[in-house]
This record gives sequence, structure tokens and C-alpha cells, in this order.
Amino acid sequence: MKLLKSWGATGGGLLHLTVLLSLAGLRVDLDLDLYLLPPPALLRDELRPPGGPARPAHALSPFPTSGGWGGAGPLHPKARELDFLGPLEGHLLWEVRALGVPFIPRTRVDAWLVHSVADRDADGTHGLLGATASSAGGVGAGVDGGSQAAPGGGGDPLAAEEEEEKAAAEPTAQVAVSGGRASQENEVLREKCESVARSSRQEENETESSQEKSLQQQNNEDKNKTADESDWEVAKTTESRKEGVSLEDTPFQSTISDGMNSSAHNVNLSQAISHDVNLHEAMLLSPNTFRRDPVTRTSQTQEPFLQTLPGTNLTEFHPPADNQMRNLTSQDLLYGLDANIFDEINLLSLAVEGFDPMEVSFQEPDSDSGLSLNLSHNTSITKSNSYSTCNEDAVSYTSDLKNLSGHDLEGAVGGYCPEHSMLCHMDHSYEAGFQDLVFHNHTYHLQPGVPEPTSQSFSTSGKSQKMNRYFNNTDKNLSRDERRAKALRIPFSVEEIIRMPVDSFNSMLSRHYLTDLQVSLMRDIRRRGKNKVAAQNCRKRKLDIILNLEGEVCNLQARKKTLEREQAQYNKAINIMKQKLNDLYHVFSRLSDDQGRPVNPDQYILQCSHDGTVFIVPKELVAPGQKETQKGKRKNRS
DNA sequence: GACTAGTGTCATATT
DNA sequence: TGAATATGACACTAG
Repeated sequence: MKLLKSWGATGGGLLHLTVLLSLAGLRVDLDLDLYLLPPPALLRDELRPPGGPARPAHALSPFPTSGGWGGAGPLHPKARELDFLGPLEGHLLWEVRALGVPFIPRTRVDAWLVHSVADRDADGTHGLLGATASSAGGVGAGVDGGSQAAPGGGGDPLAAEEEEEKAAAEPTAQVAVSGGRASQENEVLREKCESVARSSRQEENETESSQEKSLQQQNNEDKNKTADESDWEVAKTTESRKEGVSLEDTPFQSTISDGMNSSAHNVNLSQAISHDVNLHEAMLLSPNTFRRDPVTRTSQTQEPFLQTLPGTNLTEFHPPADNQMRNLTSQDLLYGLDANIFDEINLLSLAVEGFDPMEVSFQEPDSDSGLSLNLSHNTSITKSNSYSTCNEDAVSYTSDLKNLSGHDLEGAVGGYCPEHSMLCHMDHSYEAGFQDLVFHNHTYHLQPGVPEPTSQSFSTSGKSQKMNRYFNNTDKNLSRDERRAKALRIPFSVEEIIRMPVDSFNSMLSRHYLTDLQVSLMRDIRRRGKNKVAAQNCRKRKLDIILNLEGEVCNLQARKKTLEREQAQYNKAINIMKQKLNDLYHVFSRLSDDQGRPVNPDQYILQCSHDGTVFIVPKELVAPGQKETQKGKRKNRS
């Protein structure tokens, strides 16, 4: 459904914003023509009902108010720094609020918007998430909300309370509150809404026609839907002509509000929706519902809710790719603005004041690390029942849902989680564990099988086992550190964290806005990663040393064998030499002189010449040195 | 079920 | 002094 709003009377430059709204698994494309408004005071005077009371002071946001809307809501923390939303934040808030429909945040800016608008609804009677319709077709509510905090905005607080009570009690009468000058603008607005709604319905009808061809089973449902849409169109047109445009008065709005606040999702909810059903968003929306109503949470299941969406082919549902979703949010929401700025904002939002990534952490089911940060963040659903009482939590909560659902896990670590649709099939016991996971577990890893004693984490229940299995299945291809990094939304890959030089690592830590927890985890990842590599190298080195030692032993054994062989050969040669000498001595003993007498060995010696000739020489003819040599030889022979 | 190899991690020492 | 590296010890897992 596309709605077009324009503030013709207020004039100004045209700023076209396309806001992607998601409602109970229904994606609602809202085209907003926002004109740069005149100064807030002028706008308040122009749009506020004549004599309309300002909102009571107790409903003011605790956040610092912006200058753009005169206290309409808190500035995005990064908006203060970048000053990009100064002229826009109030307008955008107003537009979102004016729709009176649940707004599923996709980006930090979205979360902040939801948070801001919810904060503005501090009285608890309004709000985007499951709140009842804003008063006076949103116009009055928005203006009043903007004027309530305006310096010198005037108005009686008591009267404002009465007005709000009256509006809560008589929603239909709220239109009259915005009468007067606003009625003329409503008339113009109504015409534009009708024209855009017609074109939108035409597109939807075309889509339905295509689906009817392929999905014959849904024919009846589509026909009913078309009929219902016609009825809704007639009713809306008639009602609008009677009372002016009031988005909240449409069946769509009322149904949405009812659906958000209770388990009843009647058929009207599907009347104004497209067939592009996002089950993941439906899942995301469901916790909002049971978050507001725990009783309903336990009694309501997801599937019946989905089954109440006629024309929705759940079996053929294909969740949109995450990049598509991101494109839709980053482009549609901030269309016309510098995307780089908002990319930076999304990155910077990691360090947004009040946003604690630990809130999105989960218990590591299979980690054997003993490191436990044991942060004690008491953010809980019970505290978030009223967004106006837990502002920071509101932002964190929306972020948590995005994160855990896999939608916003597409950072450098982990990437897009294609299994996010699995969440849509979880029963509520699972969701309860999911809830515990989000809001009670503040450790990012834990000894496997060892329940966290101080945590109400899901690890201590059957739900937690389901959750563990889910994460094990979902991230089983990821390392523990990768899962941890993904849980903490660290915008760097584990490989980068480990591999980059220390200078680059430190500069990276200083350049980016990272929480202490993220920095700590990154350092742990880096330390563990390097130690892992070191351990691998160490083991490899140890193995190499062992192998080298084994090779050395083999070499030494071979050397020993060689030496033994050489020794044997030498011994053999020595024995041969001995044998020759013995033989020679035996010949020498048989020698005789010229008279035939045996030669006395004590008087003669054998002397070898250089040419091998052996002479028998009398000892008295041999030099003293030669005599000693001959004596030694004789001793050896003996 | 015991055993073993491989691996991750931590604590500590060394560079 | 801090970071990187090396290594022993322990726990866990898979075969």
C-alpha cells in the first residue's frame, strides 16, 4: 500500500522518502512526500487544532530534544554528530507516527525512529509498535506531539491529559479534534491518498492476477481479498469524505493495531497488504506482540497467525535476500540522501551511546573457552513493556531482533544468515528461549555443557537446547570466534582481525567506533587466532623435530653398520697380514747358511728393499734404529 | 568404552 | 613495556 502525503499548505522543498514498513510479515511500501517544513513553531501553529492543548509535560521524552521539531523526539545520537537529521527527524518521526502502523526497524536509523516515536508516546496510549491509532488521523497527534515540547508551545497540561483520555476513549471523535484548518489540508491529503491508494491497489491487483494464474488454490482467497479491499476502499472513501482523512480510522489501521496488541489477526489485516509476505518480519513482529502481552505470547502460536493471511502462500514463500532488504531500507528510507552518510551512520551506530552489543550476544553453546565477560545488563522484556520507560532498551531491542534473526548479521563477520526464515517456524517455546537469549544472556561464550550459573539463559532449559541446536545448525560452518564476532556485530572478518599487522589493527580500533566489548572480543579473537597458528606451528615444528630425530637415529644406525663393516674389513686385512708374516717367518726359520747350518734368527734379520726384495742381513750390519724395528717385528710375530 | 591423533585454548615463558 | 611467539598442559572431538 502506498500512501502519499504532502504538506501542500506548508510548502518548502520536496524531499521524497520512501519508507519501508513491515507489518506482521507484510511489507508496506509507503511513499512519503515530505516538504521541508517551515519553522516548527509555525508548523505547530498551522497544523495544531485551534486551541488544541499541548501534551502534558510528563509525556516529554527524556532525550534531548532536537531543534528541528521543537522537542518532538530525541535526535539520533549520530544525527547530533552529523547533523543530517536536523531538519528531518521531526518530520520523519511525524510521518511514521502519522501512519499509526507498526514500523519494523531495519537500520539503526529505523530503530531510532521507532524508539523515538515510542518515546514520544510516553503515555503508553500511542505508538507505532502495536499502539492504538494516533489521534486525529495522525496529524493531530503528530502536531500535538511536536508542540508539546516546544518552548512556549502553550497549552494546559491538564487539558492535554483530558484530551488524550478523551481521545483514547473515543477514537472516532479524534478526527474532529483536528478540524478547523487541518480539515482543509486533510481534504487535500485525502485526495492524494485515494489516488495513490488506487494506483497501489491496481498494482496489487496485477500481482494478484499473476498469482492467480500460478496459484489456483488461492483463487477464492484472492477473490475474497479483492472483495474485502473493495469494501475497505468504499468504507475508507466514505469515511474519509465524512470526516476527512484519518489513517487510523481505516480498517487497515485498526486491524493492525488490534493485531499488534492481541492474538486476534482478523481477515482485515490482509486486506491492505501486499502478497510479498516476509515471514521473518512476521516473526519479528510477533515478539513485539507477546512482549506487550505475555499471556498472549504463551497462548498464541506463530502458525495460526500466518494462516490468517489469505493470499499468502507460505509454502512458496521465499524470504527476500538480505541485500534486497538492506537495499530497501537504506535506499527507500533515506532515498534522496547521501547513502554514504547513512552507511557511515550505520557503522557508527555500533558505538551509539546506549547501545550495548552485549545485549545481542548469546551464549556460546559449544565454546570451551573459559572467558566470560559476565556483563550484567538488566535489559529485559519486562522492562520494555513500555517503550517510553526504557528508551535505550527500545533501540537495543529492535537491534537485537534484527541481529538475532539474521537480518542484520551480514557484516564482515558471518554474513547474511539465510536460515533466518527458520525463526518463522519456531514455536513459542522456542521464541521464549529466543527471548531469553536476547535479554538475559550476556556471555558470548561458555563452557560447553556447563550452564551459566548467573544467567537465565536458555541453556538451562529445553528451550535453550532448541536454541543451541538452532545456532549450531545455523552457524555450524562458522568458527566460534566468527559466531562471537557476528553476535557482537563486529564489522571485520576474523581473518582480517587475525592477519592484519598490529599497527593496522590498532589504527582500525581507533578509527572505528567500537565498544569496549567489541574491542575486547577483537583482541581475544586476534590473540586466539595467533595462538592457534602458533600452536599449529609449534606442533608442526615439534613433529618436524621428532621426524628429524628419527631420521638422525636412522642415519646413525646406518653409520654404525657401515663402521662395523669397515671394522670387519680392517680386521680381515689385519688377519691376512698376520698370516703372511707368519708364513714369512716360517720360511725364514728354514733358511741355512753356506755350510748348511740353520740361520740363527737372533743373529740375522730380514730386510726388505723398496723393490720388494727380501735380504737376510746380519744384525751387526744393520743400523741401531733398524735393529729396534726388526725387534719389534719379531715380537709381533711371536 | 578405552585409546589415540588432532585441535583449540589458556597460562606462562621467551623473544 | 607491550606484542609476538613458543610451548606445556588441558579439554574436547572424531575415528
